[in-house]
Amino acid sequence: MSNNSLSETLHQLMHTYTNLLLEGIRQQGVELSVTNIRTLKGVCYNPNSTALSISKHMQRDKAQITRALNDLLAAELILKTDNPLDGRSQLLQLTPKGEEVMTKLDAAEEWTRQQLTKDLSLVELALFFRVSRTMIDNVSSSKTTDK
Amino acid sequence: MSNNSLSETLHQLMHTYTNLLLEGIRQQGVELSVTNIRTLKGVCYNPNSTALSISKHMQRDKAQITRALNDLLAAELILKTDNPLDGRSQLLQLTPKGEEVMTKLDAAEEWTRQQLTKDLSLVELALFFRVSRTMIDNVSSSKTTDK
DNA sequence: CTTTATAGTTGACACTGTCAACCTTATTCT
DNA sequence: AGAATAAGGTTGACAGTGTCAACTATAAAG
Repeated sequence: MSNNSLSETLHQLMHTYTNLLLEGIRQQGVELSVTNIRTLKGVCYNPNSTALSISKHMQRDKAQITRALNDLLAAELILKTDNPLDGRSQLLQLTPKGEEVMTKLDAAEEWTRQQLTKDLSLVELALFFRVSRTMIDNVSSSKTTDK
Repeated sequence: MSNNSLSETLHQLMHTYTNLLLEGIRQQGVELSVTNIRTLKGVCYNPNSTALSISKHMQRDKAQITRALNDLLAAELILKTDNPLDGRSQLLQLTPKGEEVMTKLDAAEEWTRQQLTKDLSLVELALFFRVSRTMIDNVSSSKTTDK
């Protein structure tokens, strides 16, 4: 019934994934938007992260990161400390509460992944990742050389 | 540098695809949002389509479709005629201008696909589609049986 | 002929993404 | 050192996306 263009496939996949992930996150009793969650993950997995390093890592607008970090600060999941190496920026780290939430988020993400990939072999999944990465790199590499 | 979770991969892929598609669309001189484009495609490829049939086909909220159709109407890309079989609904079809735009959109989508998949074999792509479809179906099937 | 369901519209709201202006601190150049 | 320029971060504004609930008008079922 539905068509098989790259466009429709990606939209449907994204839609499916996001909604399922949110469902998993709610099941864990966490009330954060997907962007805030991704930002929290960025803080967690990037040692000595700053707003800019997260912005680059996520390839997202600085403004968006600032706002996400404000939400996370308000929820007391992260804290900022002055960067001793640069007075313009602050270093970010998780609070104990933030660590707890991260644990739940990891569980939710894993649950989501299992739902989605339950009929797929490791080989298929690996190829899916490789193809996805190739597509992303096909574009981002030409973008950066344009500069 | 960036992590390889399903979440991040999908977000990046979607982001990359959408921006590239929009670039292609602008190159064709078309000024429509992605949602409006997808809706126009829905009208084009679904014979005797109504707002509801498109809503179901795209798995999108009725409200969103109504608004997209209004934009397309205002741009004179589609027209509505009363449905002789149901006084509550109208049949949708493309105007000649709508057909022209569709041609450009097809070109833009094809251009985008080529950019993204230039280093990939047909076999890899086919598997990518199959895996994507499996993931989508893994969830939508359990959703519909829930009802 | 009343009840109930369906097609479509509208209002409201949250989330996402992007751009430009701006402030503050670093760096570079002379 | 002092001026010019760049970089980190914040804020305001806005377009686009997704979702829900209320509402209308028709249609279908009892």
